[in-house]
Amino acid sequence: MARSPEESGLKKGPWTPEEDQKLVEYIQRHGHGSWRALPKLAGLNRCGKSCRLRWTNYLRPDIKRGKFSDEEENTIINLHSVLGNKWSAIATHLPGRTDNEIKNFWNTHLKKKLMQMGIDPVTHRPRTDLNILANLPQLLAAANLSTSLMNNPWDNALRLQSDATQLAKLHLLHNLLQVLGTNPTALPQTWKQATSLEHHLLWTIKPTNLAQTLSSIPSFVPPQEPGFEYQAMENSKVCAGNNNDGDELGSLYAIPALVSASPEPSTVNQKEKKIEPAHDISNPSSTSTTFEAWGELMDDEPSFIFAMANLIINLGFDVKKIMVHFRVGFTYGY
DNA sequence: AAGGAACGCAACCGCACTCCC
DNA sequence: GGGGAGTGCGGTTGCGTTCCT
Repeated sequence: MARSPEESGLKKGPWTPEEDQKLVEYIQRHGHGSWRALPKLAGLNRCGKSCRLRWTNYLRPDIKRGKFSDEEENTIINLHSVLGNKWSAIATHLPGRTDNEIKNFWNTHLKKKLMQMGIDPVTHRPRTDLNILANLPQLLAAANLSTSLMNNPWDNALRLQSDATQLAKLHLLHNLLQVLGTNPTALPQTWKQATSLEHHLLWTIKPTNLAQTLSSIPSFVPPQEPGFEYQAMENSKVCAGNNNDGDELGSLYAIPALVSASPEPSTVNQKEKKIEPAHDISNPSSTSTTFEAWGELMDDEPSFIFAMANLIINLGFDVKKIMVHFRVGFTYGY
């Protein structure tokens, strides 16, 4: 049976500068070769494994140290949603970062951040635990507030604390709607208010940040609850950079448009956003079959991207920027 | 100022995989 | 094909630092 380093009289724990220097000098001269043989040759009282770890996680010359950038952060989140805890695979997309460093960063920062946004860090989908109901009073208060601010959504957006906060609310609301969706007839008024708030939040997020937030959440799922309905639009155009080019690509990916059940903001391409009465929310069975179109899109990432882009165009946002962000999120792993 | 709690990160542990004999 | 050595990887631990009361 193999003896542990301690039993063999080998040193464990933090490395001293002298040990680091010996290891670096040896590898610079001879390469690491066999890690098992290295410590003896380099004059180190460590096991080979410890030397390998110290080199790959700390002493390697190409290691980038310091704070993770926002771009790196988004990349990690996106890759994690696709790859899971495959830290070494994720690390290959982040030059200079080690799997260990990424893993630590995930566990200490990103996990918490996603949870605070109401996103399950494992599934990257909205959390569905019932604890979110604790947020109901705040959400409803915000819903009431929103109805008094509907006249100028862009102005309203600026009044809100931050887009991150909005997104967190949006996710919470998704969760809430999912929970309530198990019995929507029980709280019809609550449902209306919640639906109204969710839609308001969606309308009032600033375009650039919408792109960033959406791209950071590849599994972002548009509302599919009773109270929303999606309809085919007559003039759907999806063309990066030019909303007026009704080209074939755009037609190919034209998608059902989002139609709100709630009162709409009065601006932002109002003519393109059909406002129709809600389904009878007391009757979940009346849910339109057009929901299924979105369901299918969710299984097809490129279609989903275009679907979201179409929605965004109809809101008057800059689809080019948004598509760039989406690509960051969806290119990896496919 | 002091003590405890929380946090962040380097390092370790043990399992799994690949390669070679 | 089987077994051992070497290596890679993800999970966990331990400890120094920072924050909070």
